[in-house]
Amino acid sequence: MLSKFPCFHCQVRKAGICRTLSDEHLSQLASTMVQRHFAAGSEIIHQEEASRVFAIVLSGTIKLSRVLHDGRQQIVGMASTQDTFGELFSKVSHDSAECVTDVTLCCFPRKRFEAFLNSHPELQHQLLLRAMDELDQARQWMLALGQKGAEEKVATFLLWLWEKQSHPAKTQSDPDEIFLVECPFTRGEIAEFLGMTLETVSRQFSKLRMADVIRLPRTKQIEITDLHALRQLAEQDRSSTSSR
Amino acid sequence: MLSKFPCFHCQVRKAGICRTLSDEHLSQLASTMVQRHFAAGSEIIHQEEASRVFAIVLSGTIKLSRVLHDGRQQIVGMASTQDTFGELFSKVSHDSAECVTDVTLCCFPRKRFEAFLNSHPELQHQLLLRAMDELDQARQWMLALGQKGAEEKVATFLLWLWEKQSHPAKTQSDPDEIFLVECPFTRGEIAEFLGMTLETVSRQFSKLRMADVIRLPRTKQIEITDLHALRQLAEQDRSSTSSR
DNA sequence: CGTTCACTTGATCGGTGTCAAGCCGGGTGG
DNA sequence: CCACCCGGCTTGACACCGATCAAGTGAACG
Repeated sequence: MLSKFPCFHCQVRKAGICRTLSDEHLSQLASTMVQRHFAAGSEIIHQEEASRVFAIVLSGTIKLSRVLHDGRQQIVGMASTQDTFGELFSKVSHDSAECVTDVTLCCFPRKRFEAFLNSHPELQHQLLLRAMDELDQARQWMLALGQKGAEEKVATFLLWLWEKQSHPAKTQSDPDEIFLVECPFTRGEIAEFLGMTLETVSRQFSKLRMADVIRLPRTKQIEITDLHALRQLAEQDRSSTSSR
Repeated sequence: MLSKFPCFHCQVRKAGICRTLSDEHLSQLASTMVQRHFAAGSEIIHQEEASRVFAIVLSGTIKLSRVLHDGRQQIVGMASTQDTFGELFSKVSHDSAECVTDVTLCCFPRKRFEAFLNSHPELQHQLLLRAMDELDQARQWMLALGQKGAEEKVATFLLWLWEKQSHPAKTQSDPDEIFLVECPFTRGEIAEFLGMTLETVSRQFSKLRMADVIRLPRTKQIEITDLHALRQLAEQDRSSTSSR
């Protein structure tokens, strides 16, 4: 019976790349699937290591990063629920992947998944859209890394977190509304994300808190109390005589 | 006769995404194609503008960039011969595109191209590989933008230029070989590329020249006289007591 | 109740940005 | 052919942002 196949009750199926597949095709793909769990802090794969699996994230958050010989590290991507993980058509992984929280993955042998892809162009189309979207995000991030100052970077990061969580349709909202954002990252991780040090990140958080733009009710949680101000801070105008 | 269709003598056809198509399919696609020329310095499309064409670059170099309200600008990508240009499946362009040199494009109406894509999965596969490759490059670039210092960035940029030009099979070569690299970019553009100012770029060029790592025979040309040193400079070790 | 790890805050230093001259080379017109 | 001009480049002086080094604080957990 189809009702027994593992994806049947899966939440991700509503929105992940698998949503385009019929029950029949999906159960066919699922026959090679294995669920795996990883603890927070564990490394799933290391830069340059052979890439043998492709996976869909069922829960948790993964950070993708690249390191220099001396240990300097840059986070270059994130994957959380519904996102995919792993590089197709590549013998080795270009990034290291580490779990920010506990993570559950829905893993497929890479070769098998690639073969399946060849016979399912609509799935390949989904992957193309996703790759283009990730490219867009990466480029937006480059703009921040290359051009923005510390305050702007942190404000941009908070907005990015907020946009990732506040599900769509939040385009126009009450100016004084307060938004609670979950932030599973440490200051150090935010720093690696933004190309700065954890001390500078911390200072910027303090500054935002004192300016009543955000509150920090507890670690891992951030309240945005003045979204409008945050948006301005994320892209300050440095052309004319600056305001301070 | 097929011999009359415009791609017949096209050099790009050997390596561009169109190489996977048969003469027949290609001539079918080519029926909607228009060649267009752009002068150096001209803007092909502006950030947020409706994206109506998809194109293959026949000759020249294009820079893709994103700007902040106050004019700060970050180059986020490049396209030269054989690369594609334009965003598919997106109403607007996320980047601005400006010609670094004179450029010739092979343009297709975007919608038409997308439709053609649906019936040609192998072409879509080429685009997926290309998107993943661009994502990889963007992330490598993020590592440089976020973590590297001025000297490392410039060295990295020169290596990147060199790799893009020195056609493959140059893996192992004479340690004292001298490489001539064409650089169509101004100091200002290199700066926008690397997230720094043109003055700092210039200073680093001077430093490399005085260290006999490069020579600058004329504008737009760079000679790499010590590839090994350049590679070391591109990824210095800052962990232990630094060497200077 | 104590240990530990993440975070905060302070003081100092250095790398880059900024502002400001000068230089060089290519193109134009006398 | 030379003089001039202009844009891109180089070089210098200085200021400032953010990295670094160093305590100190707070909260989660055994």
